[in-house]
Amino acid sequence: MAATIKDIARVTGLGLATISSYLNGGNVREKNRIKIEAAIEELHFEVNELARGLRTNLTRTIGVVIPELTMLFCAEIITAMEDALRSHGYATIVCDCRTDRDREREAVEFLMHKRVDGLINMPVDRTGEHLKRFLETGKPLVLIDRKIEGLSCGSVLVDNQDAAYQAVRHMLDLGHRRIGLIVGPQHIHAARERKAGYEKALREAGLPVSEETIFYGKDDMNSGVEGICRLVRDNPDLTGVFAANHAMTMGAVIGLNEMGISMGKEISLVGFDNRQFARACNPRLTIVAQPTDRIAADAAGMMLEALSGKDGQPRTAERLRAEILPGQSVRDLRGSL
Amino acid sequence: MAATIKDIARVTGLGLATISSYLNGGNVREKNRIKIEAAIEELHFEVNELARGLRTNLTRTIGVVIPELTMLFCAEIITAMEDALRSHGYATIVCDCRTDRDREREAVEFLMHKRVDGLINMPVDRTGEHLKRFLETGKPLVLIDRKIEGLSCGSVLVDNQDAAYQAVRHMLDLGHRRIGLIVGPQHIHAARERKAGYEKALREAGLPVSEETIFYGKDDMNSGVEGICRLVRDNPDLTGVFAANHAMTMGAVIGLNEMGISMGKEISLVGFDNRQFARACNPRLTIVAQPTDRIAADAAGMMLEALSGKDGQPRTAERLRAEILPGQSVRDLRGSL
DNA sequence: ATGAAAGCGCTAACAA
DNA sequence: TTGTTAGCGCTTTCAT
Repeated sequence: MAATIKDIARVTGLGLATISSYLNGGNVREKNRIKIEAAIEELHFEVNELARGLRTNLTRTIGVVIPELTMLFCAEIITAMEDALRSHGYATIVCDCRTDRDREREAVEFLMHKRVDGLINMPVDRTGEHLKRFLETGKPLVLIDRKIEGLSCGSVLVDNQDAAYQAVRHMLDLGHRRIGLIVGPQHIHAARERKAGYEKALREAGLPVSEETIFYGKDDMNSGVEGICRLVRDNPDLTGVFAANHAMTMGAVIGLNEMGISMGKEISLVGFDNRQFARACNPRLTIVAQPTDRIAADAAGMMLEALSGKDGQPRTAERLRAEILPGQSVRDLRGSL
Repeated sequence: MAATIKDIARVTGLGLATISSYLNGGNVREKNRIKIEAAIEELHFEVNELARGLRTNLTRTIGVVIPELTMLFCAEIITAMEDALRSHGYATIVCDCRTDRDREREAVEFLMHKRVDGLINMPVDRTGEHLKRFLETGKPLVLIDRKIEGLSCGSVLVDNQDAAYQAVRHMLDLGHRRIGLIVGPQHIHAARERKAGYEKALREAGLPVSEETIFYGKDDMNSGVEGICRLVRDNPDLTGVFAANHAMTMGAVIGLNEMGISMGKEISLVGFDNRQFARACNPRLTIVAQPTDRIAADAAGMMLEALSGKDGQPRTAERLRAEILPGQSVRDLRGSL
């Protein structure tokens, strides 16, 4: 059905190698170039990437494994990344592993089976066990958002400690002295860093860090609800809370609503990620937002570079800064001193 | 590097065809089956789908083109769909076209170039022009959420008229008589249907339908903000509004917040989609929610069936029902008669 | 710069 | 049931 280079060769009277050479940017005599281009036009020829891939052992396909596509943070990154990769001819196969280690391992295996040329992963399994076999192939790997110690590959991270520091610092600057933290499981690198940022800000302000004002959640919405309820109940003197990821931020907002506590008046809140959600809150939520577009652009760039140059595995470790977006969810306590 | 069926043939002393037959579920003598399985185990053999695809002209890959991955509605569908397809060995290449017709056309062409075995599309271009060339390949096409007249393919839709009807009916039942509508552009089928449902509910209640209480937006958040502001300003007697898609729902909530109008007291609101957002609103937002899991399961099922059976193009047109999830954003006006 | 020919790993006729 | 053989469409030596 579809035309092949054989057809082009037949029509132009040239050899297969010449056509192939033309297709791959080789040197072809002007005369022949024109003939070939005419034939391609006429026959609607398109290279069969499958056949090419069989020879070159390349699929022009990148695998992406993420925890939850329904997390806006992931969706934003995927969108921008897919766009960048596609504009370079690469297809993106996205696998959502539902924050499940077994599913994540399966996804990586599936993608290896599909012979992707490279892998981008926002890892759930902190051991990196699921990536060992992939790394043996020597194909490029880029980690997003979470780093894994001892894995030699590229990575694009956000400075989580600084993000949390900014959030807490914002409340401190507005006069808050008793500030709670809702944070994810401490075996997750990012969650540990965010806690460290919280502690750093408090210590810098000469305030004590107490485990009573810290709630360790599961990075999901229900943890946020539970967290805010517990923190408020157990700490009557609490004036502000920092929720250190988006799902738990939503949970915290819901929890305040359901307890009938007025956000920004009785309890101040700084959330994490998702500008739209922040704007839809009443009053508008103050958040620290991660630079998803930069993350995506850097990860895609790192991958494309590794793919084009033969420098093999990327080693760069980018570290990007989050920014704080003030709303009205933090009360100014400085007047009430 | 990787083992091939030749290696298996060599190790087992069998012919290529026998191995291939085994691999494709053919009949192989018990003895040989065991030998083959041992060899596969020993050599860590995995079929090269690329090579297989070159022969069979099949890639075991499905292309999906959607308007915005960052719309939770899309993300939820993709997640469930990818899961279903992957469990049947199919990879999913998702292309986000940013609600842009040109990008959508490019995406379809890209996927054809990648020789996907089937295409699932939530179309932006209402003419279906971008799908013409794909349909000529005879490969299965399934449309999601929006139908295109005169295109013979499978489709999974939500009963949009009924969804809107339920929403408006809910407010009518609670005593509202002057109800506004924020709806998408009328060249979009779904938006037309939702408007029809709104009108049907009003007429059934013996109420007039006036263009003054209808705002035609662009299906984005800003339209929602603008819509609610305009409706409230132009209709002093308005007591309730139905926002007929999620982005505009968020916009409407934001608009009310920014105007300082209390939702559920001064103005009642029924929104569209996104259970999490609804729960995070203050007070909790009443919404009609689309059955994303069913949509995904049905679309994937339709695709897999078309792919397995040789019945070619699917023709079924599924129509699913949305459900109303009551919150506290609709005031009960029946007492104040 | 170009052509002939081999072969990537697999499937599918056809024979045996 | 199994083996032999011929490609799928392309790239890539190796000659020319």
